[in-house]
Amino acid sequence: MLTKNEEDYLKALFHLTEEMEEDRAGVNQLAEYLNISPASVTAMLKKLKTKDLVEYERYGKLELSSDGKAIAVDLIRKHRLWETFLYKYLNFQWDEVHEVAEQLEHIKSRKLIDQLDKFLGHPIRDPHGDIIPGKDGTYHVLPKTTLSDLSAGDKCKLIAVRDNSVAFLRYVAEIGLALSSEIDVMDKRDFDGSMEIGFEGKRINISAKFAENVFVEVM
Amino acid sequence: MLTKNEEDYLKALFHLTEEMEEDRAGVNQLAEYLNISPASVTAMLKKLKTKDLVEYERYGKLELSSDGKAIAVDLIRKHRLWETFLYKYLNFQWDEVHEVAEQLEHIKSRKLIDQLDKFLGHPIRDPHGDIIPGKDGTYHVLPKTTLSDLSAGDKCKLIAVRDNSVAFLRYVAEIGLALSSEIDVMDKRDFDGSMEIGFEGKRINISAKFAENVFVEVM
DNA sequence: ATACAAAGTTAGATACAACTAACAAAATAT
DNA sequence: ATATTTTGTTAGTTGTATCTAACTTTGTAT
Repeated sequence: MLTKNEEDYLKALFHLTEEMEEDRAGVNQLAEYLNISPASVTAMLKKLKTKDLVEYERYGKLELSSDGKAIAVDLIRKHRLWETFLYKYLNFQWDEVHEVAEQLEHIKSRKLIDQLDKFLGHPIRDPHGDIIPGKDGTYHVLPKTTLSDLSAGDKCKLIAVRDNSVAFLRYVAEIGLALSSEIDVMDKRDFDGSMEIGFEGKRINISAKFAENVFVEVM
Repeated sequence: MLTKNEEDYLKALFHLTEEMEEDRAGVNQLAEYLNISPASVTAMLKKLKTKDLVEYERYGKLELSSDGKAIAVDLIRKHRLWETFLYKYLNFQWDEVHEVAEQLEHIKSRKLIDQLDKFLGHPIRDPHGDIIPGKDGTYHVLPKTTLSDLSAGDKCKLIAVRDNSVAFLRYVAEIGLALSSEIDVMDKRDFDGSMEIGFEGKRINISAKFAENVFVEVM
């Protein structure tokens, strides 16, 4: 049975190898992502290798084994199911679910998560719009279109957010945006990528960085 | 913020000092209860003392401080609320809830437990019949009558069980007993304390040890 | 009242997961 | 193709939680 720690490494590595556009999975990236020194990462990688959870050679590439990948996907499944529970049944806000789900995802009980899934009615997406992996390990990445890919005149619908930090999510909610919001791109400035968007009669300005963290479906 | 470990020590100490009939709270008892060496217990007690969670002097008495007590009661509250959730909403059996609740009780989120309590409708008792401590730290011990206190001819109702181990709970369920079962004491043998009891038309023999682990309300 | 047993403590070792500092390998740039 | 920068590793230390073995204190029994 894996420790919370080992699980966190696998999840981080999955995030860096499978979920990011370009493959930014090196010892340093992992270290930065986990807020840990590169030396500690090297030590843990050796340990995970003996358990056949990562593929790793000294100074070499860094990847999850298929076992490691399966565990990471399962953690993401648990995380997103718990987020859904907190949001739908325990009155948690969008920006509050992540932190608690980080703890709940490490609870060890097959029955618990199967029954939770059933209780929730086998949901497809979590409160941030991300797809919940299936019991069989099926993992779907979201379509990669972000608001920043669009141009003036385009129309779209908010389907998920990339960044799950409290700061970002609170800002999104404060502006008045939520899952399924319909957005018109009114203007886009080439020099800094900032945009003016309209929704529900409002018109606001957003930075390029903000636009890059909002996943949309073009309409 | 306390670690899972520190919390487990506080809960164990609470169990040994507050919940047991006679005060069996020494370093050795704690060690046995937690399945660790007395030496490790001594080390942890020193640490807990610096945090003002226990009252403890070298070779001296062993007690929780009021802070320590409050934390222990809060853990019991969390434990029993989670047990109730698992039992009522996630189709867990009587004997399955304890193990998972042992993990869930360590999740850190005030809001989580308050909302869970609300979701469950502020339950009074958990699936084993134990009283769930209040948000304000109110802790009620169960009335101490056990089946073994009764004599032939007495009638009673099962209100809780003392032992929460899988082995015991499964045995209770197998026999056909459950919370609120009405029991007639048919016979009691003085030489070994074993009893013959009747309920729902059945008649079975139970050992003194079994009888000591069943809390009842005389009717 | 002393000796013995029980209970509790200390000292020293191990495992884990982190750190810093120094070093080595690989990648890049001139 | 060599120097420089970036990336990754090793060695040695720290803190936590555990252990065993040896020792000390307290309690009990004769």
